[in-house]
Amino acid sequence: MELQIISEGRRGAYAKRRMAEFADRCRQGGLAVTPQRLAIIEALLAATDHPRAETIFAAVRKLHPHISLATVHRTLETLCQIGEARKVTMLHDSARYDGNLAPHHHVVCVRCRRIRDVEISGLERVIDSNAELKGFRPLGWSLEIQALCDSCRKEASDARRRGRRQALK
Amino acid sequence: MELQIISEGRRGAYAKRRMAEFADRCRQGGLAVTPQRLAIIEALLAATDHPRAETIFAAVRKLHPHISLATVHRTLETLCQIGEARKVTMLHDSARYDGNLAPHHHVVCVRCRRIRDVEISGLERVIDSNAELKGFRPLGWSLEIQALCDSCRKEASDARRRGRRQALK
DNA sequence: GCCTAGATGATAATTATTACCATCCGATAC
DNA sequence: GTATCGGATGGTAATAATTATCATCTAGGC
Ligand SMILES: [Mn+2]
Ligand SMILES: [Mn+2]
Ligand SMILES: [Zn+2]
Ligand SMILES: [Zn+2]
Repeated sequence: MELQIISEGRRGAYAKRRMAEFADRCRQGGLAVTPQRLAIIEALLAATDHPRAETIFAAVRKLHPHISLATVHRTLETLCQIGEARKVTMLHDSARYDGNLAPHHHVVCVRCRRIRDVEISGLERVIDSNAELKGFRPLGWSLEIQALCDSCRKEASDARRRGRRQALK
Repeated sequence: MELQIISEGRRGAYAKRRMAEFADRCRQGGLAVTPQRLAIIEALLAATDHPRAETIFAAVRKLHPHISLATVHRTLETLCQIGEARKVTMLHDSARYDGNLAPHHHVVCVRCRRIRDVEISGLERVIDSNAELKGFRPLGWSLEIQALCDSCRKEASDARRRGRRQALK
């Protein structure tokens, strides 16, 4: 198994393609195509550093000095919902502590943030501290598996059912 | 490669062993052994749910009604520093967005939070959506590699050098 | 062009975390 | 055991990130 940092080289072409599709994707998702949304997705696609909302805000502001920080927060969230962006981790709202020092991994429910330990036999070997990661010296690693826990899955499907009934009325 | 949720079964024995070593570990790290620290590490070792500071606070409060939430925050941070606890992810201070929808992984500098994309050929196969994860339905996954970036490594070693010189004066 | 649901900007509110500082107490030396 | 002192704690203020609220605006359908 080989491991390497993805170069920023071909990112321009990718961004261009994504921008071309973006307006349609919005309409498919039932969203209006606003100048703010265009500016925000453009800034996000131009960035390779996994920016925070504040960073996107600063970038977008140069062309749209009237944009509000709240709009940037809202829009980034919306983009994640329609699958045009993602978060690096969904565990960003509060620090979660772990007393288990043994190397292991985690499943995280995307809805209720429940976390359970996961063991993956063999994954320890995938990386070692000598791994080739230009510019970084690895110290540790852990896989985050995004998932839906059973109780959230149940709640979600119940809600969908209620929604449909509501819609039919 | 096999993948499964770690059972909570043997956690009791582990916790007991860690508690036995804890006082010595504190002294080794130059920390006083206070009732608050004992209560907090005990609560953390008893938990299997990767609690937030607030949750530990609630648990500890039952026996130490006078403990302060600030102490819990501080102590959990301290425990991480001496290696008696860890965070599930260190990217919890603000949401980091990613416009790259292709499945990939991340190196994160533990000091400056710089994030770069990483490709690991072959890791896609490790998990698939049918993976056996009792109670969870997997949706996606991504490896977080904790690391120290070159510029932080330089700064850190410079600081260490300055510190030593200072100490010699 | 007109209408309306949804989007935005400005700002207040909320939540998590850290800073501050007076007081306290665990560890060390006597 | 007692004195001493630097680090630890509690209470609270301050900060930072995010979300809520609401009046106003506008994209998209007619
Ligand atoms: Mn864990
Ligand atoms: Mn990425
Ligand atoms: Zn859940
Ligand atoms: Zn760094």
